[in-house]
Amino acid sequence: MKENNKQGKEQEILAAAEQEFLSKGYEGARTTSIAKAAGVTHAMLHYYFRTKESLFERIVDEKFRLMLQSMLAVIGDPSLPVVERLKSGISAHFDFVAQNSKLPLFVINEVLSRPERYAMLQNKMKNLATDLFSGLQQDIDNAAERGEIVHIDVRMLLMSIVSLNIFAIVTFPFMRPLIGELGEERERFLSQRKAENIETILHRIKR
Amino acid sequence: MKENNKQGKEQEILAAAEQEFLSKGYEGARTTSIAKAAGVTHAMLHYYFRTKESLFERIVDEKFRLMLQSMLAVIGDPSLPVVERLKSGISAHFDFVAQNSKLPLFVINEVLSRPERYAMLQNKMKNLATDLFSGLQQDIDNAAERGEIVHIDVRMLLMSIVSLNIFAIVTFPFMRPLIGELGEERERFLSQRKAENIETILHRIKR
DNA sequence: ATTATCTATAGATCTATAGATAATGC
DNA sequence: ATTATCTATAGATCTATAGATAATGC
Repeated sequence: MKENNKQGKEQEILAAAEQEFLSKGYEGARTTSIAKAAGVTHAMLHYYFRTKESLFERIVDEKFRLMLQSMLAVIGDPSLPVVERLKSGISAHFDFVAQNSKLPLFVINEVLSRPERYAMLQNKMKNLATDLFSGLQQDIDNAAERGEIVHIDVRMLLMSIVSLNIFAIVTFPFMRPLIGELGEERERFLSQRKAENIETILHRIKR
Repeated sequence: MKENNKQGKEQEILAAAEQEFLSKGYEGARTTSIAKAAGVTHAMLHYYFRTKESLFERIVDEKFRLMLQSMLAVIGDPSLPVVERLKSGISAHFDFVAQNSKLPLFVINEVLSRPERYAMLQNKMKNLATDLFSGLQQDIDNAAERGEIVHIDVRMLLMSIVSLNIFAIVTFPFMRPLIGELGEERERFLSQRKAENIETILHRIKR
Protein backbone atom coordinates (compact mmCIF):
# COMPACT_ATOMS: atom_id res chain seq x y z
CA MET A 1 0.00 0.00 0.00
CA LYS A 2 2.86 2.39 0.74
CA GLU A 3 2.29 5.15 3.20
CA ASN A 4 1.58 8.67 2.14
CA ASN A 5 3.69 10.61 4.57
CA LYS A 6 7.32 10.37 3.60
CA GLN A 7 8.47 13.09 5.90
CA GLY A 8 5.94 11.83 8.39
CA LYS A 9 8.07 8.89 9.40
CA GLU A 10 11.28 10.83 9.60
CA GLN A 11 9.59 13.30 11.90
CA GLU A 12 8.05 10.54 13.97
CA ILE A 13 11.46 9.04 14.50
CA LEU A 14 12.96 12.37 15.49
CA ALA A 15 10.16 13.04 17.93
CA ALA A 16 10.48 9.61 19.48
CA ALA A 17 14.26 9.90 19.63
CA GLU A 18 14.01 13.22 21.40
CA GLN A 19 11.77 11.71 24.04
CA GLU A 20 13.99 8.68 24.50
CA PHE A 21 17.30 10.52 24.57
CA LEU A 22 16.10 13.29 26.86
CA SER A 23 14.68 10.93 29.40
CA LYS A 24 17.21 8.11 29.26
CA GLY A 25 20.41 9.62 27.92
CA TYR A 26 22.52 8.22 25.12
CA GLU A 27 23.53 5.01 26.86
CA GLY A 28 20.09 4.28 28.24
CA ALA A 29 18.30 4.96 24.96
CA ARG A 30 17.47 2.03 22.66
CA THR A 31 17.05 2.41 18.93
CA THR A 32 14.51 -0.41 19.04
CA SER A 33 12.42 1.52 21.57
CA ILE A 34 12.64 4.65 19.48
CA ALA A 35 11.50 2.78 16.38
CA LYS A 36 8.62 1.20 18.22
CA ALA A 37 7.53 4.52 19.73
CA ALA A 38 7.71 6.09 16.30
CA GLY A 39 5.63 3.30 14.82
CA VAL A 40 8.21 2.26 12.24
CA THR A 41 10.32 -0.83 11.82
CA HIS A 42 13.73 -0.74 13.34
CA ALA A 43 15.41 -0.85 9.94
CA MET A 44 13.71 2.41 8.96
CA LEU A 45 15.46 4.24 11.73
CA HIS A 46 18.79 3.21 10.28
CA TYR A 47 17.63 3.91 6.77
CA TYR A 48 16.91 7.54 7.66
CA PHE A 49 19.59 8.24 10.23
CA ARG A 50 22.25 5.65 9.55
CA THR A 51 23.46 5.22 13.12
CA LYS A 52 22.28 5.79 16.66
CA GLU A 53 25.13 8.22 17.08
CA SER A 54 24.09 10.39 14.13
CA LEU A 55 20.48 10.41 15.26
CA PHE A 56 21.66 11.46 18.67
CA GLU A 57 23.71 14.28 17.23
CA ARG A 58 20.66 15.62 15.45
CA ILE A 59 18.90 15.87 18.79
CA VAL A 60 21.92 17.25 20.61
CA ASP A 61 22.42 20.01 18.06
CA GLU A 62 18.85 21.13 18.34
CA LYS A 63 18.87 21.01 22.12
CA PHE A 64 22.11 22.92 22.40
CA ARG A 65 20.71 25.66 20.25
CA LEU A 66 17.65 25.78 22.49
CA MET A 67 19.86 25.95 25.54
CA LEU A 68 21.85 28.87 24.15
CA GLN A 69 18.62 30.61 23.29
CA SER A 70 17.43 30.22 26.84
CA MET A 71 20.60 31.86 28.07
CA LEU A 72 19.80 34.84 25.90
CA ALA A 73 16.46 35.14 27.60
CA VAL A 74 18.22 36.01 30.84
CA ILE A 75 19.78 39.06 29.25
CA GLY A 76 16.34 40.61 29.18
CA ASP A 77 15.05 43.61 27.32
CA PRO A 78 17.77 46.29 27.03
CA SER A 79 15.24 49.08 26.68
CA LEU A 80 13.96 48.58 30.21
CA PRO A 81 15.50 50.13 33.33
CA VAL A 82 17.92 47.68 34.83
CA VAL A 83 15.77 46.37 37.65
CA GLU A 84 12.85 45.79 35.35
CA ARG A 85 15.17 44.32 32.81
CA LEU A 86 16.43 41.74 35.29
CA LYS A 87 12.94 40.93 36.49
CA SER A 88 11.76 40.20 32.99
CA GLY A 89 14.93 38.31 32.15
CA ILE A 90 14.67 36.05 35.18
CA SER A 91 11.02 35.45 34.59
CA ALA A 92 11.48 34.62 30.92
CA HIS A 93 14.32 32.25 31.67
CA PHE A 94 12.35 30.55 34.40
CA ASP A 95 9.37 30.01 32.13
CA PHE A 96 11.55 28.70 29.38
CA VAL A 97 13.20 26.15 31.63
CA ALA A 98 9.85 25.17 33.14
CA GLN A 99 8.61 24.30 29.68
CA ASN A 100 11.79 22.44 28.77
CA SER A 101 12.47 20.84 32.09
CA LYS A 102 14.49 17.91 30.77
CA LEU A 103 16.75 20.11 28.72
CA PRO A 104 19.26 21.34 31.31
CA LEU A 105 20.11 17.94 32.73
CA PHE A 106 20.41 16.49 29.25
CA VAL A 107 22.86 19.17 28.17
CA ILE A 108 24.84 19.07 31.39
CA ASN A 109 25.16 15.31 31.32
CA GLU A 110 26.15 15.29 27.70
CA VAL A 111 28.79 17.99 28.03
CA LEU A 112 30.25 16.48 31.17
CA SER A 113 30.41 12.99 29.74
CA ARG A 114 32.11 13.93 26.48
CA PRO A 115 33.98 17.16 27.22
CA GLU A 116 36.38 16.73 24.30
CA ARG A 117 33.58 17.09 21.79
CA TYR A 118 32.53 20.51 22.94
CA ALA A 119 35.50 22.77 22.49
CA MET A 120 33.71 24.24 19.50
CA LEU A 121 30.58 24.87 21.48
CA GLN A 122 32.56 26.45 24.25
CA ASN A 123 34.09 28.92 21.86
CA LYS A 124 30.74 29.84 20.46
CA MET A 125 29.45 30.47 23.96
CA LYS A 126 32.48 32.45 24.91
CA ASN A 127 32.01 34.93 22.08
CA LEU A 128 28.31 35.14 22.59
CA ALA A 129 28.81 35.66 26.27
CA THR A 130 31.37 38.41 26.02
CA ASP A 131 29.22 40.42 23.62
CA LEU A 132 25.91 40.03 25.32
CA PHE A 133 27.06 40.27 28.86
CA SER A 134 28.86 43.54 28.29
CA GLY A 135 25.62 45.36 27.46
CA LEU A 136 23.97 44.28 30.65
CA GLN A 137 27.14 44.93 32.62
CA GLN A 138 27.13 48.49 31.30
CA ASP A 139 23.54 48.94 32.42
CA ILE A 140 24.40 47.64 35.84
CA ASP A 141 27.49 49.82 36.16
CA ASN A 142 25.53 52.91 35.21
CA ALA A 143 22.77 52.20 37.67
CA ALA A 144 25.37 51.54 40.35
CA GLU A 145 27.08 54.86 39.62
CA ARG A 146 23.75 56.56 40.08
CA GLY A 147 23.49 54.79 43.41
CA GLU A 148 20.40 52.80 42.45
CA ILE A 149 21.96 49.40 42.97
CA VAL A 150 25.23 47.91 44.16
CA HIS A 151 28.19 47.07 41.94
CA ILE A 152 28.31 43.48 40.80
CA ASP A 153 29.95 41.32 38.15
CA VAL A 154 27.26 40.42 35.65
CA ARG A 155 28.68 36.94 35.20
CA MET A 156 28.25 36.22 38.87
CA LEU A 157 24.75 37.58 38.81
CA LEU A 158 23.73 35.58 35.74
CA MET A 159 25.19 32.45 37.19
CA SER A 160 23.07 32.93 40.29
CA ILE A 161 20.00 33.39 38.15
CA VAL A 162 20.44 30.26 36.09
CA SER A 163 21.41 28.29 39.21
CA LEU A 164 18.27 29.26 41.04
CA ASN A 165 15.96 28.77 38.09
CA ILE A 166 17.35 25.55 36.69
CA PHE A 167 17.85 23.85 40.00
CA ALA A 168 14.35 24.63 41.18
CA ILE A 169 12.78 23.06 38.12
CA VAL A 170 15.12 20.12 37.68
CA THR A 171 14.85 19.00 41.26
CA PHE A 172 11.18 19.71 41.77
CA PRO A 173 10.26 16.01 41.82
CA PHE A 174 13.12 15.43 44.20
CA MET A 175 12.34 18.36 46.49
CA ARG A 176 8.64 17.68 46.59
CA PRO A 177 8.71 15.71 49.86
CA LEU A 178 11.09 18.17 51.48
CA ILE A 179 8.90 21.13 51.00
CA GLY A 180 5.67 19.62 52.24
CA GLU A 181 2.40 21.20 51.24
CA LEU A 182 4.23 23.68 49.05
CA GLY A 183 4.92 20.93 46.56
CA GLU A 184 1.38 19.77 46.17
CA GLU A 185 0.72 21.36 42.86
CA ARG A 186 3.52 21.88 40.45
CA GLU A 187 2.10 25.06 39.03
CA ARG A 188 1.59 26.76 42.34
CA PHE A 189 5.00 25.75 43.57
CA LEU A 190 6.72 26.94 40.43
CA SER A 191 5.09 30.33 40.53
CA GLN A 192 6.08 30.77 44.17
CA ARG A 193 9.57 29.66 43.40
CA LYS A 194 9.86 32.02 40.46
CA ALA A 195 8.83 34.90 42.69
CA GLU A 196 11.37 33.83 45.30
CA ASN A 197 14.17 33.69 42.75
CA ILE A 198 13.36 37.17 41.51
CA GLU A 199 13.23 38.38 45.08
CA THR A 200 16.60 36.84 45.85
CA ILE A 201 18.30 38.45 42.87
CA LEU A 202 16.74 41.85 43.48
CA HIS A 203 17.82 41.77 47.11
CA ARG A 204 21.29 40.93 45.93
CA ILE A 205 21.61 44.17 43.97
CA LYS A 206 19.46 46.35 46.19
CA ARG A 207 21.28 49.27 47.65
CA MET B 1 49.90 -18.60 44.65
CA LYS B 2 46.64 -17.15 46.00
CA GLU B 3 46.56 -13.55 46.94
CA ASN B 4 46.81 -12.41 50.50
CA ASN B 5 44.20 -9.67 50.57
CA LYS B 6 40.77 -11.19 50.63
CA GLN B 7 38.97 -8.00 51.52
CA GLY B 8 41.44 -6.20 49.31
CA LYS B 9 39.73 -7.31 46.14
CA GLU B 10 36.25 -6.62 47.34
CA GLN B 11 37.29 -3.10 48.23
CA GLU B 12 39.08 -2.65 44.94
CA ILE B 13 35.93 -3.59 43.11
CA LEU B 14 33.82 -1.22 45.16
CA ALA B 15 36.24 1.62 44.58
CA ALA B 16 36.36 0.98 40.85
CA ALA B 17 32.58 0.63 40.70
CA GLU B 18 32.12 3.94 42.46
CA GLN B 19 34.33 5.67 39.92
CA GLU B 20 32.63 4.02 36.98
CA PHE B 21 29.06 4.53 38.15
CA LEU B 22 29.58 8.13 39.26
CA SER B 23 31.15 9.18 36.01
CA LYS B 24 29.13 7.09 33.54
CA GLY B 25 25.87 6.28 35.27
CA TYR B 26 24.27 2.87 35.50
CA GLU B 27 23.66 2.40 31.80
CA GLY B 28 27.03 3.69 30.72
CA ALA B 29 28.96 1.66 33.27
CA ARG B 30 30.45 -1.68 32.24
CA THR B 31 31.12 -4.48 34.69
CA THR B 32 34.06 -5.52 32.52
CA SER B 33 35.59 -2.03 32.88
CA ILE B 34 35.04 -2.09 36.61
CA ALA B 35 36.73 -5.47 36.90
CA LYS B 36 39.67 -4.34 34.81
CA ALA B 37 40.07 -1.11 36.78
CA ALA B 38 39.94 -3.11 39.99
CA GLY B 39 42.57 -5.51 38.70
CA VAL B 40 40.42 -8.62 39.08
CA THR B 41 38.87 -11.00 36.59
CA HIS B 42 35.38 -10.26 35.52
CA ALA B 43 34.06 -13.38 37.20
CA MET B 44 35.27 -12.13 40.57
CA LEU B 45 33.03 -9.16 40.38
CA HIS B 46 30.04 -11.45 40.06
CA TYR B 47 31.37 -13.75 42.71
CA TYR B 48 31.41 -10.92 45.23
CA PHE B 49 28.44 -8.88 44.15
CA ARG B 50 26.29 -11.28 42.18
CA THR B 51 24.88 -8.78 39.71
CA LYS B 52 25.64 -5.37 38.28
CA GLU B 53 22.40 -4.17 39.81
CA SER B 54 23.33 -5.23 43.33
CA LEU B 55 26.78 -3.71 43.03
CA PHE B 56 25.14 -0.52 41.86
CA GLU B 57 22.79 -0.51 44.83
CA ARG B 58 25.72 -0.73 47.19
CA ILE B 59 27.12 2.43 45.67
CA VAL B 60 23.76 4.19 45.51
CA ASP B 61 23.03 3.50 49.16
CA GLU B 62 26.33 4.92 50.24
CA LYS B 63 26.00 7.97 48.03
CA PHE B 64 22.48 8.70 49.16
CA ARG B 65 23.59 8.65 52.74
CA LEU B 66 26.38 11.07 51.86
CA MET B 67 23.90 13.30 50.09
CA LEU B 68 21.58 13.41 53.08
CA GLN B 69 24.54 14.16 55.29
CA SER B 70 25.46 17.09 53.08
CA MET B 71 21.96 18.46 53.47
CA LEU B 72 22.44 18.42 57.20
CA ALA B 73 25.54 20.55 56.79
CA VAL B 74 23.36 23.38 55.54
CA ILE B 75 21.47 23.48 58.79
CA GLY B 76 24.60 24.82 60.42
CA ASP B 77 25.54 25.14 64.05
CA PRO B 78 22.45 25.90 66.17
CA SER B 79 24.51 27.55 68.90
CA LEU B 80 25.53 30.41 66.61
CA PRO B 81 23.48 33.55 66.01
CA VAL B 82 21.35 33.06 62.92
CA VAL B 83 23.44 35.05 60.46
CA GLU B 84 26.63 33.30 61.54
CA ARG B 85 24.81 30.03 61.54
CA LEU B 86 23.78 30.47 57.92
CA LYS B 87 27.24 31.61 56.89
CA SER B 88 28.83 28.52 58.35
CA GLY B 89 26.10 26.26 56.99
CA ILE B 90 26.46 27.58 53.46
CA SER B 91 30.21 27.36 53.61
CA ALA B 92 30.22 23.81 54.96
CA HIS B 93 27.75 22.68 52.33
CA PHE B 94 29.72 24.33 49.57
CA ASP B 95 32.95 22.67 50.66
CA PHE B 96 31.27 19.32 50.93
CA VAL B 97 29.87 19.53 47.43
CA ALA B 98 33.18 20.78 46.07
CA GLN B 99 34.85 17.67 47.40
CA ASN B 100 32.13 15.38 46.09
CA SER B 101 31.42 17.13 42.86
CA LYS B 102 30.05 14.12 41.01
CA LEU B 103 27.65 13.26 43.77
CA PRO B 104 24.75 15.65 43.10
CA LEU B 105 24.36 14.81 39.44
CA PHE B 106 24.60 11.12 40.17
CA VAL B 107 21.85 11.29 42.76
CA ILE B 108 19.64 13.56 40.70
CA ASN B 109 19.95 11.40 37.60
CA GLU B 110 19.30 8.24 39.52
CA VAL B 111 16.23 9.56 41.35
CA LEU B 112 14.76 11.07 38.22
CA SER B 113 15.32 7.98 36.12
CA ARG B 114 13.78 5.53 38.58
CA PRO B 115 11.34 7.58 40.64
CA GLU B 116 9.30 4.55 41.70
CA ARG B 117 12.21 3.14 43.66
CA TYR B 118 12.58 6.10 45.96
CA ALA B 119 9.33 6.45 47.82
CA MET B 120 11.15 5.12 50.87
CA LEU B 121 13.92 7.64 50.51
CA GLN B 122 11.43 10.42 50.10
CA ASN B 123 9.75 9.52 53.35
CA LYS B 124 13.01 9.45 55.19
CA MET B 125 13.87 12.88 53.86
CA LYS B 126 10.46 14.21 54.70
CA ASN B 127 10.77 13.31 58.35
CA LEU B 128 14.32 14.47 58.56
CA ALA B 129 13.40 17.71 56.89
CA THR B 130 10.47 18.53 59.08
CA ASP B 131 12.45 18.02 62.27
CA LEU B 132 15.64 19.74 61.29
CA PHE B 133 14.15 22.61 59.40
CA SER B 134 11.88 23.61 62.23
CA GLY B 135 14.84 24.45 64.49
CA LEU B 136 16.36 26.77 61.97
CA GLN B 137 12.97 28.20 61.12
CA GLN B 138 12.50 29.06 64.78
CA ASP B 139 15.87 30.83 64.86
CA ILE B 140 14.93 32.79 61.78
CA ASP B 141 11.51 33.71 63.12
CA ASN B 142 13.00 34.93 66.38
CA ALA B 143 15.62 37.05 64.66
CA ALA B 144 12.93 38.44 62.39
CA GLU B 145 10.78 39.36 65.38
CA ARG B 146 13.73 41.23 66.82
CA GLY B 147 13.98 43.04 63.51
CA GLU B 148 17.42 41.71 62.67
CA ILE B 149 16.41 40.02 59.45
CA VAL B 150 13.31 39.65 57.28
CA HIS B 151 10.75 36.87 57.57
CA ILE B 152 11.32 33.97 55.23
CA ASP B 153 10.32 30.34 54.78
CA VAL B 154 13.33 28.24 55.69
CA ARG B 155 12.56 25.73 52.93
CA MET B 156 12.76 28.44 50.33
CA LEU B 157 15.98 29.71 51.79
CA LEU B 158 17.59 26.28 51.97
CA MET B 159 16.55 25.52 48.43
CA SER B 160 18.27 28.68 47.28
CA ILE B 161 21.41 27.70 49.13
CA VAL B 162 21.67 24.22 47.67
CA SER B 163 20.77 25.55 44.22
CA LEU B 164 23.54 28.12 44.27
CA ASN B 165 26.15 25.80 45.72
CA ILE B 166 25.45 22.67 43.73
CA PHE B 167 24.94 24.38 40.42
CA ALA B 168 28.15 26.36 40.71
CA ILE B 169 30.22 23.26 41.28
CA VAL B 170 28.45 20.91 38.90
CA THR B 171 28.58 23.30 35.99
CA PHE B 172 32.01 24.69 36.62
CA PRO B 173 33.55 22.89 33.62
CA PHE B 174 30.63 24.05 31.55
CA MET B 175 30.71 27.65 32.74
CA ARG B 176 34.44 28.00 32.46
CA PRO B 177 34.42 29.60 29.01
CA LEU B 178 31.50 31.85 29.91
CA ILE B 179 33.18 33.45 32.81
CA GLY B 180 36.48 34.23 31.15
CA GLU B 181 39.52 34.76 33.29
CA LEU B 182 37.54 34.00 36.42
CA GLY B 183 37.53 30.37 35.48
CA GLU B 184 41.23 29.99 35.06
CA GLU B 185 41.91 28.24 38.29
CA ARG B 186 39.31 26.08 39.82
CA GLU B 187 40.29 26.87 43.36
CA ARG B 188 40.22 30.60 42.96
CA PHE B 189 36.94 30.51 41.13
CA LEU B 190 35.32 28.27 43.72
CA SER B 191 36.35 30.48 46.60
CA GLN B 192 34.97 33.52 44.84
CA ARG B 193 31.81 31.71 44.06
CA LYS B 194 31.39 30.53 47.60
CA ALA B 195 31.72 34.10 48.83
CA GLU B 196 29.19 35.24 46.26
CA ASN B 197 26.67 32.59 47.32
CA ILE B 198 27.00 33.60 50.95
CA GLU B 199 26.62 37.22 49.96
CA THR B 200 23.49 36.44 47.96
CA ILE B 201 21.82 34.59 50.81
CA LEU B 202 22.74 37.21 53.41
CA HIS B 203 21.36 39.97 51.21
CA ARG B 204 18.18 37.96 50.88
CA ILE B 205 17.53 38.04 54.62
CA LYS B 206 19.06 41.43 55.34
CA ARG B 207 16.65 43.91 56.77
C1' DA C 1 15.78 4.56 -11.76
C1' DT C 2 15.08 6.08 -7.15
C1' DT C 3 13.04 6.01 -2.78
C1' DA C 4 10.74 3.68 0.93
C1' DT C 5 9.76 -0.32 3.37
C1' DC C 6 10.03 -4.99 5.43
C1' DT C 7 12.09 -9.55 7.09
C1' DA C 8 15.82 -11.79 8.57
C1' DT C 9 20.15 -12.07 10.41
C1' DA C 10 25.07 -10.96 11.12
C1' DG C 11 28.16 -9.16 14.39
C1' DA C 12 29.39 -6.95 18.49
C1' DT C 13 28.87 -6.32 23.32
C1' DC C 14 27.73 -7.32 27.94
C1' DT C 15 26.07 -9.76 31.89
C1' DA C 16 26.13 -13.88 34.19
C1' DT C 17 27.23 -18.60 35.32
C1' DA C 18 29.17 -23.35 35.02
C1' DG C 19 32.82 -26.04 36.14
C1' DA C 20 37.53 -26.83 37.34
C1' DT C 21 41.26 -25.75 40.47
C1' DA C 22 43.90 -23.81 44.14
C1' DA C 23 44.26 -22.00 48.79
C1' DT C 24 42.68 -21.64 53.62
C1' DG C 25 41.14 -22.67 58.18
C1' DC C 26 39.66 -26.04 61.13
C1' DA D 1 34.58 -28.29 53.86
C1' DT D 2 34.67 -23.57 52.59
C1' DT D 3 36.35 -19.68 50.22
C1' DA D 4 38.68 -17.55 46.38
C1' DT D 5 40.04 -17.61 41.80
C1' DC D 6 40.36 -18.52 36.77
C1' DT D 7 38.90 -20.01 31.92
C1' DA D 8 35.46 -20.62 28.92
C1' DT D 9 31.09 -19.92 27.31
C1' DA D 10 26.01 -19.49 27.40
C1' DG D 11 22.41 -16.30 26.77
C1' DA D 12 20.53 -11.92 26.19
C1' DT D 13 20.54 -7.53 24.02
C1' DC D 14 21.39 -4.11 20.69
C1' DT D 15 23.09 -1.92 16.57
C1' DA D 16 23.50 -2.31 11.91
C1' DT D 17 23.08 -4.15 7.30
C1' DA D 18 21.94 -7.32 3.39
C1' DG D 19 18.68 -8.44 0.25
C1' DA D 20 14.06 -8.61 -1.46
C1' DT D 21 9.95 -6.06 -2.70
C1' DA D 22 6.73 -2.41 -3.37
C1' DA D 23 5.72 2.35 -4.57
C1' DT D 24 6.83 6.74 -6.87
C1' DG D 25 8.22 10.16 -10.12
C1' DC D 26 10.10 10.98 -14.43
